[in-house]
Amino acid sequence: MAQDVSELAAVLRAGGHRLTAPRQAVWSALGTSADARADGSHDGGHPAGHPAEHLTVDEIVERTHRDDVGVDRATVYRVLALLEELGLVRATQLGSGGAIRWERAHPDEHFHLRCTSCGAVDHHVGTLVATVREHLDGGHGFAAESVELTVHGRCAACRTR
Amino acid sequence: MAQDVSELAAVLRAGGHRLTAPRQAVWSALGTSADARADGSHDGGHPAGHPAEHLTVDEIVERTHRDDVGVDRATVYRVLALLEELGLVRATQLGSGGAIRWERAHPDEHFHLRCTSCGAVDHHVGTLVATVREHLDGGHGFAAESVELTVHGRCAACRTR
DNA sequence: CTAGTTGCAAATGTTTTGCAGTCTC
DNA sequence: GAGACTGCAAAACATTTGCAACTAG
Repeated sequence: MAQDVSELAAVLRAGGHRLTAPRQAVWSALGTSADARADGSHDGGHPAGHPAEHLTVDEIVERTHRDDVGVDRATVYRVLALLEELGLVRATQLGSGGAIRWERAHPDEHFHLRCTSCGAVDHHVGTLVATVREHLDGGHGFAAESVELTVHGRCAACRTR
Repeated sequence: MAQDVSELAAVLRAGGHRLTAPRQAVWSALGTSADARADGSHDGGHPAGHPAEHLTVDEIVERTHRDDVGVDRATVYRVLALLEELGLVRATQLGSGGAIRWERAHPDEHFHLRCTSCGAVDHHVGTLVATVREHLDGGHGFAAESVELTVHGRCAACRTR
């Protein structure tokens, strides 16, 4: 995880920003998100109720309070806005209600599979995003920076029920 | 537009719900969304500041007040929740702040191109969504119902500036 | 030291809920 | 006529902002 912090530090300084404790704490809270699966897998995913890697601001605040003195909610919002601008985190609205959820923006882009039945959200890293980019490069005058792809449907576990 | 209402009526009754004036009004407010472009086009899009087809709840309320007596905000929320459940509308969070935006769920799926510079959102109907579906049919145990794809980047107009 | 950051608290804005009256079927 | 819907008003949440104190560089 030491490498994580240095990545954060580097990007921050490159943009003329400071590396502070709250920023590290928020970054760290989002840090456990390494359970993305390769594109070919098809196991059922976590037993629906586990870690879950899309945190609300509230959850981030809570996590920072476990390890340290804690970071204020307002600061978390400010930090997230900054990190999003720097491309380090990404906001997703999974489902139409409630709060926005945040995750680290992996350099290797991924997409989400959201089960409309049990609500579980699975990460997948794959060629799809690359395909989308290629597709856009031809014809359109649009320069794609990031691609956000969410597929709604029923997961393997729910289908057999 | 008469056909529109009958589609609404049919789906509502099929689900055991009633066809009411407020529901028609909300549906109608979202109805102008027919400016999706074919996948091969690459014009600059509307001059950034026009109709815009992703309405917030506030905008929907306002529109209903223009034609009729108007629908209450709370009712709009309830109607949208119902229509989403029935698959008639779709919620999108374009950009990480502010209110959720709504649009009719076209049977022929489309995706969004959002310019990070001027904020304009373009609709595109194309093969991308179909491609995604095909991709998922192999291997994964996931049954895709709907695909939500948003591409962030710079539009043609902003690139030349 | 100094400007960028933070925490606290208050202001905004958005979405949800309780209930009595209304209207569809 | 009965139960599903609506409007109104009041919560309940989520997010943003002002400002004085703090701190990384």
